[in-house]
Amino acid sequence: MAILGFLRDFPLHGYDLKNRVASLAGHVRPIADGTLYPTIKKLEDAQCLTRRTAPGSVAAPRHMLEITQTGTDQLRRWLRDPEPGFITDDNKWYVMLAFLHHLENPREQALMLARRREFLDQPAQLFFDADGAPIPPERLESPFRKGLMQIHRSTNLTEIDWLDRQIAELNQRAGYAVRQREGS
Amino acid sequence: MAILGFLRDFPLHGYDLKNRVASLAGHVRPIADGTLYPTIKKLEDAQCLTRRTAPGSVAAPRHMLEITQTGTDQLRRWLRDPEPGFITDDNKWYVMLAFLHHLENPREQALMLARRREFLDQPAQLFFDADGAPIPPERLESPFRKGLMQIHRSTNLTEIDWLDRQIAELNQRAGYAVRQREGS
DNA sequence: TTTTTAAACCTCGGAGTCGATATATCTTGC
DNA sequence: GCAAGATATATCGACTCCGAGGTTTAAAAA
Repeated sequence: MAILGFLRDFPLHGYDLKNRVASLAGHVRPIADGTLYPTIKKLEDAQCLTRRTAPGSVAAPRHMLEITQTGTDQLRRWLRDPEPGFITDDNKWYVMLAFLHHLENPREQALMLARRREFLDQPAQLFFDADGAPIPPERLESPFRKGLMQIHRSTNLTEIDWLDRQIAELNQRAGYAVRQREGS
Repeated sequence: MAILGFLRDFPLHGYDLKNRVASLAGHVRPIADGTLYPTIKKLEDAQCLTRRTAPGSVAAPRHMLEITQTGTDQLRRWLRDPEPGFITDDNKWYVMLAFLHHLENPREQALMLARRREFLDQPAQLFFDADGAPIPPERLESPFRKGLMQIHRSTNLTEIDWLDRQIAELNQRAGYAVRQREGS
């Protein structure tokens, strides 16, 4: 998803892609060569991208990768109907956010933000005692667990705040677009 | 690591462990049976835990798992010298935080928090233009990318604030412990 | 009485990822 | 003139993890 998402902006070669994906995913989590190049080949076989050999600007020749219409469709499908992990896993959700603008309908964009918002709304119960009863932060003995829950709560509120503002704006824009089409 | 960490608190059976790990890791990311049970067996083979069959309280018999001294040592080793991902990947870092209190030396605890703090200090450059130059948030066209960077920045500051306070407290406690031992 | 449901455990195959290794190209320093 | 290092691409085996399926046990529902 990140590969196709970046290629939507402009053509890139593998080495460049590697660095961009690394900077984005999980914030500087490197992606291995053994992962990247087979994936590129898979996307090429699926006709999601085309390859054009160009002289390397500094060294060995590059394979400039360009996204196709099939690839764009695939990307949109992934964005429109993501696996559950893309909503609940922070790292994956960040990837969603990074490319959500490629979903051009503001209503579809708002829908995704709403799904994330709904997920964040559930109260976090991270730790349980021997009987299975959830332990509230103030009854935790470990200061690290206490901090973990505090940070979790605080960062959730920050994101919820942004999500609400963004959803409102998107819905307004969607409503405006509808009114435009209806000529009212 | 999460398995041994939870078993440090009190003995548990696999099914219970599954739910606890799921609640913690990535906040309600379920862990598959096909991952859990082979891992338990691996830890048992490595003598990190022992198994004692007990009648199931509700249904089928349970295998109560208890951590051994070897397991405790292993857990401490993982906490003391974690793979890089445990500092840079939010999900994994949360697992670190959840069990860091099992590292009993406050100086070692502070050291880990300091490593995380150092990582968070690096300015996040998530997106780059065609020339490879980083794009600051205000020049991003996508509101989602802009929001991503804002949220990232804000949540980082929240965590840094907590880290600093916690590190100071731990160092004070460590210093106090030293003074106690030196009898001054 | 039988069926269903839930608790609890386990295995296997496939998919995905990584680390090591290899190769080609160009620039820079010695 | 040559070695070193960065750029750039690729493959292979090992490892991890998941999902699908299957088993046993007991309680609850039919």
